[in-house]
Amino acid sequence: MVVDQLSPSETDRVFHALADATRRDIVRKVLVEECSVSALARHYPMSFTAVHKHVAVLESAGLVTKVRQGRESLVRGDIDRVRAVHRALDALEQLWRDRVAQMEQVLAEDP
Amino acid sequence: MVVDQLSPSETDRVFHALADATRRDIVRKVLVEECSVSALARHYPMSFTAVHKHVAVLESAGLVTKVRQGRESLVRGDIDRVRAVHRALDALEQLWRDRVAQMEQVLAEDP
DNA sequence: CTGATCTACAACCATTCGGTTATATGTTAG
DNA sequence: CTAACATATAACCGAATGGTTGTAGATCAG
Repeated sequence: MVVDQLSPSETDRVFHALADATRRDIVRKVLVEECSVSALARHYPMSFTAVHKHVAVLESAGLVTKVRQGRESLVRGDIDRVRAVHRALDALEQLWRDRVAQMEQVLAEDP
Repeated sequence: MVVDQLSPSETDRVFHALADATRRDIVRKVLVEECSVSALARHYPMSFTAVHKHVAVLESAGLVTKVRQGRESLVRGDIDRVRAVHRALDALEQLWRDRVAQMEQVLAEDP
């Protein structure tokens, strides 16, 4: 288990990367099966260059990695980054639970 | 339990809203304790207007709600939206688990 | 070898973003 | 009533975003 903590700027990048439907779809695809950039590009109504840029955004967020294989470069999803975002949200939910617990305690103390 | 499914454009907005450290901090604060916009603004090195805009972004993403109380409007975090994002990430992780399960099955079939 | 394919990057463009200042309106305190 | 405070909104600005076209280098197929 990789327990990677995201820095604030990494968190910025990863949420920004996920704030686009095309990029979310790319992540879904490459989590299921690694895929070349041009193979990805065929699925979207935009140029190869646009998809190439989307992959670059995902890569700089750490959500995908690219490995060159011959003339194509294969993109694969990084599940550890997805889990890191997951944990960042867990932290938010924990704040809420702490608050609820505290409110309950105050209510219990003073009837 | 509110099992709210996010539309693609809602998902865009909620991830975009979380892609900024100030906005994430505001969400943390108002999940713990509701807070007026100007009280929030005192915590950040920027104008009231800037913080007001950040709150508007969070509100349009559904991550916070505002309720007017006298001359101030109180901002509170909406934990259900946080949970909805959480579930969106669960869906990504599930793709990964399905893939791993399928790979294991293929390996088991052919020794 | 040659042509097709894939990646990469530069330059450009319209729009959005994240901040500012200024102004108007509503609400409370004294 | 008046002054102080809180919110809201408009106008502006520089930087980043998301797309385009064009060009060039690498690799593979025939």
